[in-house]
Amino acid sequence: MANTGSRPTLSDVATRAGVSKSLVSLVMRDEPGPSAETRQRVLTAADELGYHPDSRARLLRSGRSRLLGVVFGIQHAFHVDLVTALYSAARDSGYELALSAVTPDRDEAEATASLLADRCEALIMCGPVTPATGLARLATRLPTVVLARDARGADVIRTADAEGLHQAVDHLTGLGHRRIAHIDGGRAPGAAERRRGYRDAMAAHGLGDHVQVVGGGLTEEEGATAARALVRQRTPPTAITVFNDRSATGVLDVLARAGRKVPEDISVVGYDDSNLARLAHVDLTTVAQDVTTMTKLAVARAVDRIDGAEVTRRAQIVPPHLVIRSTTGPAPA
Amino acid sequence: MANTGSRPTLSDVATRAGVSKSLVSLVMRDEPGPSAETRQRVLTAADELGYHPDSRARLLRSGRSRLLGVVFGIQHAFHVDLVTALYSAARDSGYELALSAVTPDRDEAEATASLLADRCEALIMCGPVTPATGLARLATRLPTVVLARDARGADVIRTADAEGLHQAVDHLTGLGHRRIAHIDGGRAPGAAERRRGYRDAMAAHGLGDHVQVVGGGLTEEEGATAARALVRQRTPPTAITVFNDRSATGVLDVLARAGRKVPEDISVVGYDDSNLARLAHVDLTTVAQDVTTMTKLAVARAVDRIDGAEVTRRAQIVPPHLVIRSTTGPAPA
DNA sequence: CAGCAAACCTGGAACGTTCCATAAGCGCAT
DNA sequence: ATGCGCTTATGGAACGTTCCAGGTTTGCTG
Repeated sequence: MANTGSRPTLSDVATRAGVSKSLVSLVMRDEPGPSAETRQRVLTAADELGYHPDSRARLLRSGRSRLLGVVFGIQHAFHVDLVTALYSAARDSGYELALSAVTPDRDEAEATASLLADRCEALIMCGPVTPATGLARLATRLPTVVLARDARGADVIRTADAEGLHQAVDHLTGLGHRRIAHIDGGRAPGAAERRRGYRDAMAAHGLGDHVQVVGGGLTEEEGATAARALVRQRTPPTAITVFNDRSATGVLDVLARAGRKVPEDISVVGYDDSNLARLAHVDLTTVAQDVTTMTKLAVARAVDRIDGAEVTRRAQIVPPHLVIRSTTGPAPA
Repeated sequence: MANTGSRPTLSDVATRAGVSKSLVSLVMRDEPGPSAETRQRVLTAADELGYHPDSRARLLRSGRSRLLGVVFGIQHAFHVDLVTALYSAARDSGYELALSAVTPDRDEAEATASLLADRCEALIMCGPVTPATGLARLATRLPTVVLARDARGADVIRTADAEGLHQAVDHLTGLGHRRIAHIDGGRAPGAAERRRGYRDAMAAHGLGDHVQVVGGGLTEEEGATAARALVRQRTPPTAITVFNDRSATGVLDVLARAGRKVPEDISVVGYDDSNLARLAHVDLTTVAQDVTTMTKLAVARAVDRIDGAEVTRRAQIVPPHLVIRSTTGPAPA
């Protein structure tokens, strides 16, 4: 039973403390049973041996891992914010996170597969690109929560994106803007609803005639391209709402190079309130998604599913709020 | 033996295919032995049951996980680049990555501890803040590679930081600059050597009298504070080298607000060539660390240690190279 | 046709935990 | 004394794999 060479096990601690494996196990897990005195003896024995429980064996036996798998785009500023908040939310619920990143040469399928093998108890997908049917299939294998995007037939936690654009447009009209354009996110998650929100808000302000949607995307480059098109127009807009912060920085760059002062000549509103927007150098007015609430809900939903709880509303929609920084100002006269 | 309810196991597949557990195990691992026909039969049985091997049980038995633990700062643009490259490097060596992020409310110790429990075979620490002694202690438990920083007594893969600042200063003097200041990284990993590189390079160019080091840090805010101090000087520098890209964006912001044109009035050089520097809106001249090489070396070293190979030089130092973008230009007349 | 290797397959013992049923010790009321 | 209940401790069976030491076939050689 004595272990030569490699790491110490429960039995090593047990023999050293002169008790049984089971007793050590109880102490390690802080379960009631062992007396204070024995507990102490076991603890010091474990310490002297440098014992650390083997989580794999532990979970193999217990059938539980208390592990939530998270798929996220590591290059994606907003996902980084989500993961940061997920760590706190998970901790509060007594779970750990297993991260699996999507990178330029590691796609979502690969990231997901590696988590499946790890026996996570549930999956949280940050703004996945996998189609809804694929996500639904996944959900049959494992509780799956889709975060920050919509997907029929899945558990969804997302922002009321249309509402976000309403707030942006309200803010801009309040500043006197009328020619407000929208650079959209193409087929990216959330793009359709943000576009719709923009249109509705414009209509609500009686600015239906000024609606202008320009094809964009989620990268700086795509934002920049769209911005160049807008700048070249005969009567360019005095304000632009952009699909996300990243794309918005591309827009800001084009405006600066074209000699348009922000916000004096033109106002810009981003989306996400990612780290990017908060950079002093960018200081972007943006629609903030409520990351704290969203991640709490996501973890709660995952845990509910794990526990087999009843789930009534599959989609939970969190209101956004506008964060006003320095890229929006009164419409030029 | 038949499994009710939860996920199928080896034995389930075995009974369905009418063979033994062991045989199925061989097929699953693609080991030689089973005939082509049986192999096929097992494979379809597994497929029909939706069988997926349990990696925990697998590694509990085999003692190996083929898992490299990675500790990194998720908010840290440069670490994100490292992780992205690490995924490729690990894949090439037949290993998987287990990520553990450091966030504002999850410190390095916590991130490290969670990996230890996971029985990774080695640890890769991206620019850790843990003191060298702590890292050395860690290394006694588990092969540990320190990436992108120096640490006595540990396996280290890092950039020749002094050399990087030499290149930056060479570039600037070549453009006619003489009053070149350095905003440093305080006690951050690498800061001391970059500072030294700057001093040496200035001296080598006979500019010892113009040496000016301003206390900074690794965030935008710290860069901004330092820049404000520089701008207020009677004869401000015509060029600034900054500890990292993130801090440099803070510097750029202050300069812009102070009405100093970059690079016409003043040049700025960052460090890391992180995503940040490449943003169209920033387009920062910067010292690029060779992420691909560094991560390859880090994985190779980790694998060597795991295999118990002889290690001769514990520190491996990778040369950086300057990436010239739009924040540097000729010294003003 | 015995003998033997090669090719294919199997049973059961690990791996380090947790879980369960049960035992030992002790105080106290009957 | 006996029985009861409480607290504390124990042994051994899982969990789903891999590994090892065989066991059957089969076909070929001498």
